[in-house]
Amino acid sequence: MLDIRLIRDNPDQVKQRLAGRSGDFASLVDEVLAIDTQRRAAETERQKLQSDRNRISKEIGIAKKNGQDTSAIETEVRGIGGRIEEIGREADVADARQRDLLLSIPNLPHEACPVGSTAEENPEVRVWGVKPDFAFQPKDHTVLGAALGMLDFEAGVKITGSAFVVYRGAGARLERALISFLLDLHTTQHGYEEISPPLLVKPECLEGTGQLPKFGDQVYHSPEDNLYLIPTAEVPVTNLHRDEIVPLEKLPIQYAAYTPCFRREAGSAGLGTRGLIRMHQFDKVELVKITTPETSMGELESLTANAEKVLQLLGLHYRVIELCTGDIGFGSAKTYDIEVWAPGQGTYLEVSSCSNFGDYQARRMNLRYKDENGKNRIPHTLNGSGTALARLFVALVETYQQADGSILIPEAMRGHFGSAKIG
RNA sequence: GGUGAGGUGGCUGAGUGGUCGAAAGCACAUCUUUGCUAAAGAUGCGUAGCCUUAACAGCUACCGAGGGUUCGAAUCCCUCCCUCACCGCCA
Repeated sequence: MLDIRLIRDNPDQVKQRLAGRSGDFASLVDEVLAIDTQRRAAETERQKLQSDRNRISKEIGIAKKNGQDTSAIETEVRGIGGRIEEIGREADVADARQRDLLLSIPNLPHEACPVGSTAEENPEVRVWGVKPDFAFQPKDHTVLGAALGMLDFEAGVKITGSAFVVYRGAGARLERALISFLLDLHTTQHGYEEISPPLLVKPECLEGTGQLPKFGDQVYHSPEDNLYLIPTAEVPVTNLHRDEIVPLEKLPIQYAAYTPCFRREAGSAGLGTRGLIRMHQFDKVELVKITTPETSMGELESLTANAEKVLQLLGLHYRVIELCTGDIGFGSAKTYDIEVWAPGQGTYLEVSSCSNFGDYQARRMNLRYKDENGKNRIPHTLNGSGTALARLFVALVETYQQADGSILIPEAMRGHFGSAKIG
């Protein structure tokens, strides 16, 4: 969430920065300012009354010790108690309301974030490799997957429902090999610590990373336990340090985590998409960093490069785009998307979204660090997929398909997969 | 799931209704002194909010969480959560 002091001191600047986003947040800013004034007035009044009560109660104690009668003074202070309760309730209501409002205001896009209103205005940052040439008509991964007994969409529907899939045989093995390839790369080459977190989290975790309260309809929820299935490993992993003060020496913190991800995709237009492109459950290796504010933009570049390395090693053609202010995520200040080429689809697929959240998430989850002067400061959090699995699977299978319907396994993966070819 | 014990500042640990935000020790920081792989002493050392500010200071809240009793709660009462131990169940 945004710092209330920033909003209080520079309301116009805040509104202007938010104006680049889709949606109107100026009125929310005004509302927060109004409630902030109310809240502080009530708070000040409450504290003054409490101070009075403390002072008088102390006097009563002393008087009683001296054997004096205190009934008159007790009656007086009883009245103060009533008023404290009344004004205190007002202050608490205003405080809760202010927090709610702050939680529903998105992050300010960074100055460096390109201005634009829709995805069409996202600038292309760089391109790696070229679209592969085929001497035949490349097939779709669903066709290849069915022919080779790797993907069973009917079984997914049978046991759970649409947009769930069963991987089997070489498909299951390839998925598993990809996961360990990604984890090994990031932990041994890029300096990330491997994390295997719980897949169910408390609501405060989702609030910390920004999914709640606004996007509650997108996550699976178990009401009996009040636990949520994670939509991304970003949630449990970033929240490892919720309510903590991290020592400076530990920064930057770098975590890599493989988890399945669960998304309801409520109201999503893409749910009808064929194959693995948009599932309710998919695997992902997520990269998370916690850094000082001074270094976070540099860390975003290295995090993105770490994710790109995956595609380079696998020899998959991709491009990197930067999201404009109108397309950027709720909590993000700056975001790169990595899109891999899928020949069978004839389109680029988003396999990674690398974002710098600035202090937005850290403030929500009360995460701080001690700087060199021993002062508590708010760090920056970043995350990016390194990478999303189902779509990486698609790109790999479609790119390396052969005329006879078999699939070659790229050199870098063979050790993990155990053979050079499927089919 | 059952029974028992317990949750106090970075750590250990006192504190059962009134100058307790909390003794003492450890750790840490600065300074002083003696000196040399250290010792002694002094001072400081939690978090958040409010009010002010050039800065200091001041005030309020926080002793697992939330309620209650009281003029006044770390301390009494209720509910919940968590930790540990043992038992039960179990991949």
